[in-house]
Formats: sequence, C-alpha cells, structure tokens
Amino acid sequence: MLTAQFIRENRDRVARDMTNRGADVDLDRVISLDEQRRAAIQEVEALRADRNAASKLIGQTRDPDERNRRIESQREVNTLLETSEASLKETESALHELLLTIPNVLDPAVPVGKDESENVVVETVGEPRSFGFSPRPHWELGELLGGIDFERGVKMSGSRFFVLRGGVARLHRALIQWMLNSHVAEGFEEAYVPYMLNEESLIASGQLPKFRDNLYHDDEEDYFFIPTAEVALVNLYRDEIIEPGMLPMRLTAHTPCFRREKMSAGRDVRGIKRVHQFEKVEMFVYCEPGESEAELDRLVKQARSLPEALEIPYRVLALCSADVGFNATRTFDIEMHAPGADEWLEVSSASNCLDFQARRANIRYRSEAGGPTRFPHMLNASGLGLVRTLVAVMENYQQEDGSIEVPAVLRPYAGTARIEPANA
RNA sequence: GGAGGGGUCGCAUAGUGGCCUAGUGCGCCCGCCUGCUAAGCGGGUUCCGGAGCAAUUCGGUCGAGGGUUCGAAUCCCUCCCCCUCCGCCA
Repeated sequence: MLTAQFIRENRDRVARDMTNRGADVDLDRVISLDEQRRAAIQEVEALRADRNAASKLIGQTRDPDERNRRIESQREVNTLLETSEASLKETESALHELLLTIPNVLDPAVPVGKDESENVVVETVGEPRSFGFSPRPHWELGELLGGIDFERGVKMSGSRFFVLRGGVARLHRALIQWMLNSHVAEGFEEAYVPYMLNEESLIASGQLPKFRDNLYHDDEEDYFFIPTAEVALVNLYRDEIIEPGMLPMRLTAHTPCFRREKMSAGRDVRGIKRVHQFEKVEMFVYCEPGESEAELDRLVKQARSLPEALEIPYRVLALCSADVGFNATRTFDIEMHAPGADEWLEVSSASNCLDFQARRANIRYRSEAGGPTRFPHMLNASGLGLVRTLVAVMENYQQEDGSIEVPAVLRPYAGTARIEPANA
C-alpha cells in the first residue's frame, strides 16, 4: 500500500495517477486522518509516559498514605488515557482501512488511457498462420477430438467448468511441465504452495478488501482459494526480514487458479477461455528497489520465450493507465494469436508492484548484516496461463482432419507427436 | 475430534506482579591485538512508531486480541500455532 506519509509528500502525483486509473480516492481524507492520528499519538504517548513514571514512583513509595494518594491520582489520569487511546485506535483503523483501498502509483512510462482499448501494442512477432482450409475454433476441435467435454463439466459443477480428456489432457499437462522446466533452466526456483490461504494473506497480496467478490471462500475454515499463485508467493515471506544475499529471488510455481468471475453472463461464453478453475505457471521475483525495472524486462523476456519456442505468433502490450491492476505500477501483457476464432488471447501479464505488496505483507530485507531494513520490490508474471495457451496451441497446430500436431518442444512431455480424433 | 504440554530478542535459554531499562550463552556487527586464520580482549546487536536539523528523547512490542491492576513476560478470558498420546483418514 501507499503510506499516508507518501501521499502527503506526493499529493499531486498520487492524485494524477488515481485520475488516470479512473479510481475515485479521497486523498484529503487520508491527509486529515493522518494529521489526526499523529496528534492523537502525541497525546496518548505523553499520558503513557506519565503513567509509567507514576507507577514506578508508587512501587518505590513505602509510606502507605502517600502511596494511596498517588494511586488515587493516577486513577484519574488513567480515565483520560483510556479516552485518548480509544480515539487514537479509531483514527488509526479508519486510516488503515482507507489506505488498503488505494491502488499503487503508476510508472511515468505507462500510457494514459481510459480503458483496455487504449493499451499499446509494443511489438508483434510472427504472422498469423494461414491454412489451406478454414481453421476451426478450439471448441469445435475439442468436440471433434473428444478432448474437451463441456456438458459433463457443467453437469458435475456448473457453468464455466469443463473436462479435458485423452490427448488434449496430455497436451495440457505437457505444457505445464515444459513451462516449469523452462523457468527452472533460467534460474527460477520451483515452489509448491497451498491453494487455500487465510484472510491476512489475501489482504497482504492486495486481493482484499476490495476484490472479495472474485474469490471463492470456505466459510467453515475461513480459507480463501487462490485466484493466482502470486497470492501465495507474496506471502512466503510475510512478516519476515529477508537475510542479506538472498535477493534477487526468482520463483516459479504451478497452481490451479480459482476465480468467481461473476461478471456479465454472455461474455466469452464460447469455449474455455474464461472459466472458474484453470492452471497457471507463475513467475515471481523479490528484489532490491534498484533492480525491479530490469527484473520486469527479464520477466517479459522469459514469458515471451514460450510462444517463441512454441512458434506461435504473439504480441506484447503495454497496459494503459486504466487497465494496470490495483497492485501494479506497470504491466505488460502477452497475447497469442488463435487463428480458429481469429483473436488474440491474453496468456501472460507481467507486473512490477514496487514495494506496494511488501508494505502490506510487512516484508523487509537487509542488504548487509546489521544494516537497516528496507522494503523489497516484488514482481509477478504468468508464464503462462493455461487453457488459453492450450487453445492457442490447438488452433495453431490443427490439421485439416481436426487432428493436432504436437509442437516439437512438447513432444517429450506429451509422449506423442499427434493428437488424433477419438474413437471417431 | 478428545486428553495433556508448550509458544520470551536470529538460535538456545533465564525470568510466577514493581530490583525487567527482559539477563546469559551462541551467532552477527564494529574496533583492538596477533605473519594469515582461529583464539583472545573491548564495545554493540529485537522490531515498529511519534517528536526533533541533529545529538537525542518518548511510546509500543515476550504467539494474537481482550480483561484485572497505580503497575503485567508474569494473573484471568478468547483465539491461533507447535509438540506428545488417542481417534479418524488420502
């Protein structure tokens, strides 16, 4: 989160960024609450200092009358203290709750725009494939191959659930394995993390309090299902001080992601591009503040190496001010081309969050033993999001008969070079 | 889920209402000494916040939150986590 102090000292910049994001934030209220808070702290602490001194004196007083007199007068002061403490607490929590709802500042390089249509394509690599026939969308391919079963997914769960079978399921799993190995080969440490986290963790990562509606929650145990591995990776070092020599720390994890997406029924309904449960391989970085810009470049480079290796056309977008997420200061998306439906599918989003999450999660680091503690910068990037990557592979590698050629890099994982229509 | 035991500074421990301004050892940091290293010697070392240009000073912090008290690491209540045994279980 942004601190009250930062907002006080950078009012104009913060106000401009909030406007460009389209976020309605009451900065005046932050500043006045912060003033109130600091005044209240001074009052409370002066009274507490009195009390401490008086108690000490009472402990040393031998004469019983004198002692009782002092206890009596301290009682009076204590009622004052109680009132002041209560009002300090109220002010502090009001300020804290407000600060938790304020998004990160924007990197000056972020293009200003009012919605996703103003995202900027910074690079397009490769030409959309041309076929000697009319390429099918993935839902047709899935049906033809017996590889994507929508009806049974809906039967056992509900709308926006699906089942993968046979070669398509293997291709899906192969992508995960291959992507994890690619990241590990580039120095990322693989991690396996819980899929259900407590409320504090979701606050630390920025999901709560604002985005409660997008999360699945177990009421009985008070666990939240992760909407992305990022949430778990942010919390790895929550309330810890990272020791010298550990940064930059680059991690990768494969997890399912659970999202309520109770948005507009009717949008992206066709196929499996927008579902409640999907797999994702995530990359995550903890680093020193001076390194985060370079780390963002590195993440984007690592993410785009995957469509490169798959030989699928893709493009890189710089998200505009209105589309950069709550936690991020700057974000690049990667979209792969899907020729069946002729559309660009978002398969990765790489963001620099600066120290925004580190402050929420109370994560600090030391660059040298005995040195001061500082907040590290944290970055995340999908590498890549499944289902959509699978869709892109299927649509790009489809053959006229509906079978799918397995991309060369995936063959060792999929154990086959071609996925044929089932039973036919 | 049941019964017991426990959570103190990076680690290990001491601490049963005021002498705790939380002691000691290890580790770590700075310095001294010594061809180098180790050892030795001296000093420092929880974390967070407020005020101040600063030296500094004040407050909070003994798993978390409440309570009792002039005063709580210490007493009481609730919750969380860990350990042992039992039950259940992929």
